[in-house]
Order: sequence, then C-alpha cells, then structure tokens
Amino acid sequence: MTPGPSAPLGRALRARGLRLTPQRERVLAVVRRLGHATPDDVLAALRAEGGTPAVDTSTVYRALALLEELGLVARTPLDRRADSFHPVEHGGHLHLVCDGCGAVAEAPARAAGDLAADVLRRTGFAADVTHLALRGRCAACRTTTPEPPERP
Amino acid sequence: MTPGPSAPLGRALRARGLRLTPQRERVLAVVRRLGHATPDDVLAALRAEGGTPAVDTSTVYRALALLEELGLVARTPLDRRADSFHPVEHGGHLHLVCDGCGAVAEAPARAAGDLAADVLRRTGFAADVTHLALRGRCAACRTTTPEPPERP
DNA sequence: TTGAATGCAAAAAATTTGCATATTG
DNA sequence: CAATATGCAAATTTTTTGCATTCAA
Repeated sequence: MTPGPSAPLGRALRARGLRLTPQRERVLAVVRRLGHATPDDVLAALRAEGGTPAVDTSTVYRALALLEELGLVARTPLDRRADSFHPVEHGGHLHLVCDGCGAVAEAPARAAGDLAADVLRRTGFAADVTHLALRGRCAACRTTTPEPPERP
Repeated sequence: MTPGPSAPLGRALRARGLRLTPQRERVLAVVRRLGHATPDDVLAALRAEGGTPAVDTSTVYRALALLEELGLVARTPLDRRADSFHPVEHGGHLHLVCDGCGAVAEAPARAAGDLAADVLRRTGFAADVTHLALRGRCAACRTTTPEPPERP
C-alpha cells in the first residue's frame, strides 16, 4: 500500500476520533507547498489551483487551528497583519523576516537552542524556539539602505 | 526648568515639525506605566484614569504608530490577537510569554545578543533582538501541567 | 447510522480612513 | 495664521460563530 504524504494526518486524526477530510488534506498540502502561509494565502492558493472540493474561509481557519493542535503545523506571526502557519517537519528553524523587503528566510536554529537553554537555566521558563521569528534587515537591504527600519 | 518625562517626546516631535499634544503624552505615559499594552489596553487605562482630554480609539492607534516611528516604543506580538507596545528605555529585554497562564515576564537579553551575532555571521541578516518575544511555559505552569502546550 | 465537518451567512474584533473641527507652534 | 492633530463615524480587514446540511467511518 502507499501511505501517501497525509499518513501522519490520518493517524493523528483517528487517534482522536476525528475525521480525515479532503479539505483538511488540501489545507495541509498547501501549507507544505508554500512553506509558510497566512490563512488568506492558503485560501488564495486553494482557489488558484481550483480542485475539489472548494474550501471555505471558515474551514481554512478551522483546519489550520486543528493542524496546529495536532502538532503538524506551527503558527508564527511573520506578517504584522496575520499569523503564518508552516509545516512542522521543518523542525528547528528560525524565520528571518526582513523589515526592508518583507522577505522571509530560514536559518538553522542552532544558536536559538543556546538562547532557550540560557533562559531556562536563569528563569525556569521553557521557551519554544523551534519556530522563532526574528525581525531585522537582510543582507541585501542593509547594503542598499543602511538606515534603521523606518518607512517614509 | 523641569524637563519632565516627556522631554524626549517633545524633542523627537519638534525635530520633525510635528506637535506635542496632551493625547500623545498620555498614550506614552500609559505605555510606560503598564510596561506593555495593546491598543485596547491603552484605551482602557486612559478611560479608567479619566483625565483630560479623553482620547479616541483612532488617536491611540495613530499615537502608538507615531511613537514607534520615533523609536520611543516598540511593537511586539505578545498577544495572539493584538500587537503590544512597550517603552524602549527598557532596551534589551526578552519577553517571555507563557502559553499556559498568559503571563508575560521579562528577562535580560544577554543570550539573545549571541543569537543575533550568530545569525548575522552566518546569514548576513541583522536581527533586532532587543525586544524579542519567546513563547513557552513558565516555571509554575510546567510543574502543574507538564504536558506540552495544548488546550482542551 | 450518527456524530463530526463543511458551507454559508451573519457577527465580532481589530485596525484604518475621510473629513470637519479644534489646536499647536 | 497655517498646518497639524483630533474626534467621530463609517469602512476595512481579519477571525469567529451558529446552524442546517453533508459526509466520513
């Protein structure tokens, strides 16, 4: 048999007595394909690719919230307006959000682990830095516009 | 003369040909007093303390955006719903947001500096970690509910 | 069959905007 | 006095919710 890419989704759902629907599969597939996406991004992608069944806004929100609970996607505020969701397989990633051009890059989380360890040791707070987002300026924007983040 | 706590505000505004209004002073004062606050928190605090002049919702939003541009307050998504603003004097702080109880603690940013340095060295991305927010579970919540962040 | 999930439409939140009026410098 | 800022109301944008119907198991 061919388990397919949604096998873990089916498993997680069944374990809770929930159901594997095509909508949920499609939402997860899109998040995986896009790497990171807001609910609106997901909706747009689904509409763009057509396909069946069409997925309603509310279903996207509910699906994303569920996928988060199941631990299959993580939520991070990359965009100032809306939260972004991204697949969890990509574990231990840092999201670098450029305030200059808006680009979102990823970087290995090594150093973040040290940060979390340090915080834990000193405060007892167990921080989840596996999908941390850092804001700043990317290399390109720094060379073209050395000034600090400010918009005209 | 007595410069007062708003001296830097007045200076920053004048430097740009903008005006020092009592509303802007009140908004800044509240953010300083609360430590960190959403626009709604600010509004509520202003209403609670009465005072004159009353400040309108839109004015609070505009004032916060301006104060951010002036570099007097920083914006960080502490709450999932709305952005929080906090005074910048408190430079180099880490915000520890507990997913269990919602409490927001602060911690020195030392280790964050290392993280930023590491990211910069390896990717050329200049991250601003002076007001970084980390999500996780505080010491108290970890002892009472050892499970990973999940809500029933 | 039957409880869970979806779609649809309406409601809530949160934030932004236009414009007449009030204020600051 | 002139340009900026405010208040107010309306419009946007983003997310949530109620409920009848459909569907997965």
